[in-house]
Amino acid sequence: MAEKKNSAGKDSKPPSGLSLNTLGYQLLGVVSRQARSGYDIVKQLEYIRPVKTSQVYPMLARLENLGLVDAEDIEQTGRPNKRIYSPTAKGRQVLTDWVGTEPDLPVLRDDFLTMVYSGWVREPQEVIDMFERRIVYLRAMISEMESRLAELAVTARDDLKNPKSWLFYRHVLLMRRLGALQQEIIWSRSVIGLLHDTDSAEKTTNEGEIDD
Amino acid sequence: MAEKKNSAGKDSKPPSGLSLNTLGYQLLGVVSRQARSGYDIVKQLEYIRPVKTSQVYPMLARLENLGLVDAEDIEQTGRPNKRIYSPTAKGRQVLTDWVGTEPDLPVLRDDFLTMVYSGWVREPQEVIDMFERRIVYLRAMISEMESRLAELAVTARDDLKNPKSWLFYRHVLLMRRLGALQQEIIWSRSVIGLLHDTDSAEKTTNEGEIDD
DNA sequence: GAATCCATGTAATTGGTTACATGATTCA
DNA sequence: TGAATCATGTAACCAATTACATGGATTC
Repeated sequence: MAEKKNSAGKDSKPPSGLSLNTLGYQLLGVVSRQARSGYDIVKQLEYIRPVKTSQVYPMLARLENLGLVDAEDIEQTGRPNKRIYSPTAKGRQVLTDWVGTEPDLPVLRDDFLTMVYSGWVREPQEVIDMFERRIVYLRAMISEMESRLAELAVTARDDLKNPKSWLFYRHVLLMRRLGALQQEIIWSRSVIGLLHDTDSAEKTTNEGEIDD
Repeated sequence: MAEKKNSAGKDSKPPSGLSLNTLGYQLLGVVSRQARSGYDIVKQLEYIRPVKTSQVYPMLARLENLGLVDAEDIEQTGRPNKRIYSPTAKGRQVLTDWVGTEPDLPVLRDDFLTMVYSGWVREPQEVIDMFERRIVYLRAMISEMESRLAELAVTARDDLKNPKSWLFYRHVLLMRRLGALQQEIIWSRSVIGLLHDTDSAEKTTNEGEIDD
């Protein structure tokens, strides 16, 4: 049947037998930045890779079994005990080996775009409304990114110029998301423009001339 | 436990009992543009929403069961017979009702960004190399988008200004992907710039002065 | 003569979401 | 008084990928 393979046709399988999925490497990345509990990891990933506890806890257990992370049990009174995970030397090595390998093709799942795909079934004015609402959402995301960037700038001023600090990459990734959001607003406005043009053009035609 | 709900907190469930997933609406959208076989649908979606035959055929069967699409069997000699799907009136209505509803939050899965997240475990120069390779990939995608846009411009010149034509939205979506790719190249270059700056700054410090 | 195209499907597995279970503490 | 926070997990389900099965026609 020969369905197309991902990752640009190269076989870029890791040479060692152990092969984590992306979530595994992501979790390894989070606890390598800073030791955290499963609960904290979920909160931490909320913006960059939303993930459910029901997926995180089993994966942390698997990483522990593979000897890639260690867990320290913390007894607490008044609230549940917790397990703080940190990477082992092996875990740090596995992560380092993975970073820089050929990544799979990125996948974007966006219902809004799927709706735009079928936008022609709706009236142009209704699609304009869709895009207007989208811009409201995008603007909200932008101001969120901006406040997170502003916060970074005061709490980590010096680290932002040091690419051996993970804060450097936090900054870099926030910049990327901001840029993507701004780009999407520009695009949305251009689509609204196109829809207005053709809309009024049609109206003028229908009012001023007789065609058909 | 109260995990956060998607789609901005509104309950935007369709009023009718029938509720398709995104793939269902996507397939409905494809066959509404033009009647197609499952095989053709998979080819068609290759760029905008990569999908496997093993997922498409069962979903088409489900849509047929729900009375949202009709299938016409075409006998062929020398190659397998095929089933051409087209939307029913009900299917067209369901699609129209869906377009414009509040979409779920978009999700981007990109291993490259997950690697960048942990870029600090590598040497800055190695990360620069990662980004250089990324730019090569992005440029290839850009020229693909550009040639598809150029093709559209000649084959569908008039439809591109008519928002009641699905070709209008094909054009609009291609523009979006092009913009996103260009934006990502700009970002990549800026990151490379930051990495070079701090790289040489460190080197100068180590060569010219004695610290530590 | 090997790979790709056409064409439709099923089975097994992995990835991810929803729902459930528990329970003290803190905030509106 | 009701909701949210902290905290860890399991069970059931839905979504998606990988692998399997079949086979003539066409292209390299």
